[in-house]
Amino acid sequence: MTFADLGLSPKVVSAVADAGYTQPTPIQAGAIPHALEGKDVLGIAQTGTGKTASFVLPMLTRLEKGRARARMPRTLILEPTRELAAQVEENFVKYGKNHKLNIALLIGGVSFDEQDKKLERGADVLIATPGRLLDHRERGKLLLNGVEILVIDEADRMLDMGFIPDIERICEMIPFTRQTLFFSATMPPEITKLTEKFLHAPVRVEVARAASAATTVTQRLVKSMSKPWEKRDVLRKLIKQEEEGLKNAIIFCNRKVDVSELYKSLMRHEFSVGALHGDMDQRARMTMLTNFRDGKLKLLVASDVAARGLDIPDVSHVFNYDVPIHSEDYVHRIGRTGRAGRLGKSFTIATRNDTKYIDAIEKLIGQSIEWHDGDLSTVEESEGETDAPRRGKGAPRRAGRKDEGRERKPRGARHDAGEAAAPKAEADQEVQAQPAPARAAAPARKQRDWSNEGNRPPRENRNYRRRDDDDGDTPVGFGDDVPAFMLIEAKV
DNA sequence: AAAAAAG
Repeated sequence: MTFADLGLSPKVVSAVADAGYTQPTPIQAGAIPHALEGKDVLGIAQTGTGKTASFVLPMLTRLEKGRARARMPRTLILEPTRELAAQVEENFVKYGKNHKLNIALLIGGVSFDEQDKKLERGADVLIATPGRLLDHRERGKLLLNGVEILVIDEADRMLDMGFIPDIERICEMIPFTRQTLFFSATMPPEITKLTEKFLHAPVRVEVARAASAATTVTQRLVKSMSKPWEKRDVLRKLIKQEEEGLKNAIIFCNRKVDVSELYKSLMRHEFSVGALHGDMDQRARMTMLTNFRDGKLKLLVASDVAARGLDIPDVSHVFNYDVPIHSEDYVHRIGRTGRAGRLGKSFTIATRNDTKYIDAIEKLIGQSIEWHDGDLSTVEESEGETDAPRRGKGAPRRAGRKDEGRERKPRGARHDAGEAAAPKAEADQEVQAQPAPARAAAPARKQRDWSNEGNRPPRENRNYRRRDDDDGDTPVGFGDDVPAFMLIEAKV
């Protein structure tokens, strides 16, 4: 079976060959012929099965006839996260290199101007996250009644993220004469309902999970005491111990603040490290991801934004700095390594507070995970409230952090207070605490935007404990060698 | 209990 056998056009077949692919994957072989015939497709497949190409390739073939009109895109692809949307765009560029297609990427966190221009010029392919798409439509810059092909990707994840009402709205804006290609890794009842409502006589293509993670990924649990600096210490030792086979690694944290804290800590310890979470500005997100993919960063500390779908080939290690609370997330996280039949290693740092989550994970994967170096029974907790609520009576509370009631704030106020501003300010102090060489080599800081710092407590009133007080020996400076990724204005 | 997505 070749790509030409599937009925794809010569232009597409040649681009695929140039990309080095010869054999369609099962999802591609199953979906492409039907997609080319104009049928609705319900694809049940995980990422890493070649799912993206299974809609990109037939779409390219079908787009060869016809032309886009201003503000009326011909096709629309919905993705749950910005990075995934950008990744799909890359696929269209790669496989569409023999076509002259206008591609527009509509995602949040970047300016409207360029997106408006692309819409105005007429987009053959529109790739979007739901929020920004609806925003453009409300501004009258976008008409969806010319859409011939609609792709809904990662539907179950959209469900998790509460996007289903948006998806329904969008589906209702598009003529029912369209073709719909619908992909989901799992089929919970809500998703089934959605397919019944919006797909017409779909061809169902289901492929088994790519070789289950269990067979290609070595999984280990690593005991730790529960204080952050203790966990960081465990992690650093683990990284150093694994150094030999460690080509690159993703380190997952459960929370964004922890991503940012761990990132800064690893920076101070001179690891080659980047960070990725949803509160970072979009440029920093992209840069971090690109640098990690290109091997300029060895470690990437990330929230679950990176757990699914991102195509980062050949990650040698996954570290779970936190045990994921949802056991499915564990499977997604460790699935970032051991891809395409390669071997991967995963280490999950576990504290006494995590036992019930570990039990749930072991139940889900149907096997128990080996301890790397003895189990938790040997762990003594340092004095303090490890099992107590995070902020019990005596527990000192840090000013200006962890603003409770964040959820209740109007959305617009979200970025103003708390997490973005406070850690940044704290980071500044640390930078200043560093010796001259590193600063001398750094470029002048761009003028800082103080407009959203109104809610920040005055500098002199803050009494944070320096995070590093117990963080092991703190290295100093970078010398003259400032890595390229540091030169970006990353608000991590 | 947390993440993501609109500004």
